[in-house]
Amino acid sequence: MSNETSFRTHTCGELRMENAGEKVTLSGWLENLREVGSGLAFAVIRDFYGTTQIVAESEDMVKAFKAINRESVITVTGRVRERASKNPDLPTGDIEVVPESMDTLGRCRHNELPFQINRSREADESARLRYRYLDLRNPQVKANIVLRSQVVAALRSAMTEQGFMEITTPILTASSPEGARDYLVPSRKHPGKFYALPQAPQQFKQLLMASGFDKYFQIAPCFRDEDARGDRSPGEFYQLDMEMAFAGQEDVFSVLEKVLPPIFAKYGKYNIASSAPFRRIPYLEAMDIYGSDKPDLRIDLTLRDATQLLSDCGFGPFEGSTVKAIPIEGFKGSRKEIEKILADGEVQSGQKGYWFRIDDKGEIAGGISKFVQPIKERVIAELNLKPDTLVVLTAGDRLTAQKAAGVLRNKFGAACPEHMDLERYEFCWIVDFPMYEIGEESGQLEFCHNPFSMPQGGLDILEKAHAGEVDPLTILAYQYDLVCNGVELSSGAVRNHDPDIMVRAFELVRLGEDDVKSRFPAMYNAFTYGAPPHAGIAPGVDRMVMLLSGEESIREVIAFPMNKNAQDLMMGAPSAVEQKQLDELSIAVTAIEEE
RNA sequence: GGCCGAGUAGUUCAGUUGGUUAGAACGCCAGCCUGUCACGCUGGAGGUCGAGGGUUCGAGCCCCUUCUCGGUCGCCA
Repeated sequence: MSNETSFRTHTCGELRMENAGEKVTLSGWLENLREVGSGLAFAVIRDFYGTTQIVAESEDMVKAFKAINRESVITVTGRVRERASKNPDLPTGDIEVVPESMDTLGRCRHNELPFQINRSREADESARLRYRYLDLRNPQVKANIVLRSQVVAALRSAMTEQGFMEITTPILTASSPEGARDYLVPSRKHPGKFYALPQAPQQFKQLLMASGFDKYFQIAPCFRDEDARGDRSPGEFYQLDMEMAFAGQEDVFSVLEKVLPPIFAKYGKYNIASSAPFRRIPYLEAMDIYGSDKPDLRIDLTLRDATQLLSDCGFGPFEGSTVKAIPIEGFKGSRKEIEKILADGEVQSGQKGYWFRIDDKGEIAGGISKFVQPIKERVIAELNLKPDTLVVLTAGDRLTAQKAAGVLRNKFGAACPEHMDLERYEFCWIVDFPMYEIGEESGQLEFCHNPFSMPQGGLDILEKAHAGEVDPLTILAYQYDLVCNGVELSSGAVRNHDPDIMVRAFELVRLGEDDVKSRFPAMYNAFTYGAPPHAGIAPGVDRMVMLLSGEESIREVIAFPMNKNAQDLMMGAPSAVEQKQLDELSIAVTAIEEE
């Protein structure tokens, strides 16, 4: 057995022709053993940095390698030699190591693994997560975690360069009445009371502003007890959380426009990223033109309003509805392919899509053409349709038609390479979100986003709304989203730092000073002692790495992810605890499901 | 919680109209092979077809229930 200082002289990715003749020691996992004769076998040893071929040339050495299971950790000492047959596909492919000795450092006790390491990405996801430490041995899987580390390091360095200071904020804090479901932690010293894990450091970073810190950031863990999605990890995720004092919307934009494009261009799967300034698209315009508040700008298709044109053309579903049309020039797909995409869209949006086509002679054909035919000239003129164009349509109330069309825009874009410039990162800011909306359940006026955003027009516009001179639904907020390639990376806002404006804003939704005080006591009190105007944003780190790696599932960019049901199959979390622990916490569990 | 899809060997999958002993590839085990590199060749082991119930002479396949996983909608200030 080697002593501690002699585990290796080189890594497994390091040796080249110029090392030929050197005596070296390598340590790593036995990835493969290829026997090509009774006295000749090739072993592949793998560590974090790469793989190197070991050649066993004696019957004893071949036997020694055959005796250990693959994926055992071994150490090999021997001489580097130029290969008789080189492998140009391997960085270490010019050389091999002729072992003089070989020892096992960590024996793999299993000759059958849950899945093959080099094909783990094809394996069942539950098995991958349960044996994540084996899954991560696959260099392709590991690469995403390496990328994540590099991106986080680059973000820290860029933020620091911009004058921001990283400050950590509490993980055990108070439950907040707004937003998502909290993760609660029972207090031992205060029976019946609970800490909550922060959904975001939102209040703390604003309190830092009130404390006189000028530019704050944090790679911040955030906890929300909401159901998962392909692009949303259950339970916990990380944000590049930032806030700046004496700053407004453009100051925040300017920081991220400096920080993000170089990192995306350097670490991304695609090396083209939009440069500053990113496009700013008002929310209402985004919904109108793209049918989404997170438009994928790589797709050049846009929505047209066809309500006037088609709502009374005789086609039932259009009657009395908003009708949105997306013309797609040069679409080559068959009727079957069109209807497949429309069906996919219906699964996602819950709304049917319809279509007709202008053929290359300028005649209307297919789908609902029967209804369009009588007003052909007007349709072609008003939608500005060229020959050889597919038109897909949606209908419903305004928002429904917009959203359904937005889904179809993405699906048809993905299906038409000529309408989607895939290999780039297209950023945009969605700005001017409404401050208020009519809640679907309550039917009453509610905050649209978070209640800490500054209304555009400040106290003045709120007073006018209270006086009935302004419709509250038309009040916009300094509230913005950062979007890249159809992915919402972040929400941010210019904060409302004025307690008076805060109270008036709350009063519009039938709440008052007492509610503000009781819901956000620290922040409200702090602001009464003098707070600077401030603004911030918090781009999601996991989603950023997803975009950069090109992965479809957020679990591919997290070292130890939970499954869709918020379980860590490897650690067995969540788990039952001992009665003694519950007693200490004054918790009575009334129903425990059997394991 | 709703909807959609999946569940068959260690892994990834195939399995016809319901019909003999449920197959393939990879992996594993054994043997052969002196330049392999997804090595090759020969042979072998390996299955409660997610679980429970039903229909049938007969169920991997049809029906019902249920569990698990994934996608999606709700949800995510």
